[in-house]
Amino acid sequence: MSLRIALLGMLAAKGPASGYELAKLFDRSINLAWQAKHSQIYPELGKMVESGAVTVEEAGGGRGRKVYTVTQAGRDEIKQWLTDGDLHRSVRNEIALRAFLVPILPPAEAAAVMRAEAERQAAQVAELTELKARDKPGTPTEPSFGTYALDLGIRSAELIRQWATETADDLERRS
Amino acid sequence: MSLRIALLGMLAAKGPASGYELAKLFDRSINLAWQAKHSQIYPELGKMVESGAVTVEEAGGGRGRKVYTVTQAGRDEIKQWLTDGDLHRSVRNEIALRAFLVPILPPAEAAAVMRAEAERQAAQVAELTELKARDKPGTPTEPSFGTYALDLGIRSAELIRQWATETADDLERRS
DNA sequence: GGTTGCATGTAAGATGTTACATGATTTA
DNA sequence: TAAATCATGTAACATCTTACATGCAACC
Repeated sequence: MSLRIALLGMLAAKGPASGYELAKLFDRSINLAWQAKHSQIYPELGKMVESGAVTVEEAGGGRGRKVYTVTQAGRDEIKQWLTDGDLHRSVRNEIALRAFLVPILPPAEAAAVMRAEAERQAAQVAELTELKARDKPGTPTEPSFGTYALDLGIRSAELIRQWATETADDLERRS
Repeated sequence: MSLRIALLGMLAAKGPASGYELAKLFDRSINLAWQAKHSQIYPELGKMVESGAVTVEEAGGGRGRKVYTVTQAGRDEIKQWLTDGDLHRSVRNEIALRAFLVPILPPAEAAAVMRAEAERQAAQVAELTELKARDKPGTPTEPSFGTYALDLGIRSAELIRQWATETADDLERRS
């Protein structure tokens, strides 16, 4: 379901696009929220055409590209999903899993794991902050697709960095 | 891989347990990090026995329960995974996806979606905070399995609540 | 005797990943 | 002309969810 919504959403926000372009969008902007490979995207677009959420048009370029456009039915689906209070909320987070299991290690080793995590998060914060600066160079107009999500991404990375540092401190105090 | 590690980790931290007990542990403590149904757990435990990461013992109770114990090989696997810098880091987060797509809606509607999200997160913060208070009633001893993860969970929920509120404010200013 | 909780499993289907396969167009 | 990029697809496999299926023990 979510993949379908993600694709529909990108088409609604960015306008008509090919499967190839959508695959690249996943790699770039939306990757903080969702991911998909082209091998999953192409069949999904097929299903969406069948159900009437998008339309296709053949176009030139490459080996014969196909451009997809959202229909009104597709837009309704997005809106429905956005307003539905009851998401899955199933979480599968390897960092949190590590957080869970790390006290199994002797404190000194556990602390080292947390320090390494803090560094990776610091790098992530730097990367996303740069991306944000590059993306909107002083345009106080309307929020572009992805701006709010990017903010959330930066804050989350910063929070994890902070947490990992404090956890490492705590573990070292105990060792 | 992660399911295997999660199971191994729970067995290492909590001691020998049955598949049924592990399934309940997923529902309770570890659910912020990972989830699994019994239908996935039982076969996985079978594979782990085959590969020598755990051992089984038949025991009484219910219809014939089986108790699993981590071996040294299993412990080594956990340690390996914890120290490995290169996790998948693939994220699939429906809240972040919403964050991405919400600017598609007219500002007033988008703001309402964000307010609702903020409320859900506030409830989550309350719930987890209570859980934390209940879990360690003034014991300044060693950090129990899950304490660090619980902290991370509380902070994350609080961050999302804050972000959703600010995003709603911003959207309302624009509408 | 019925419900709830303990306890284990299988099967079908959806979702996601990795690998294989093909071919046109642009650029060095 | 070789490599990179654009472009689409299939197949095999791993992972996860939902539904089906069974049976014992305790309590009411």
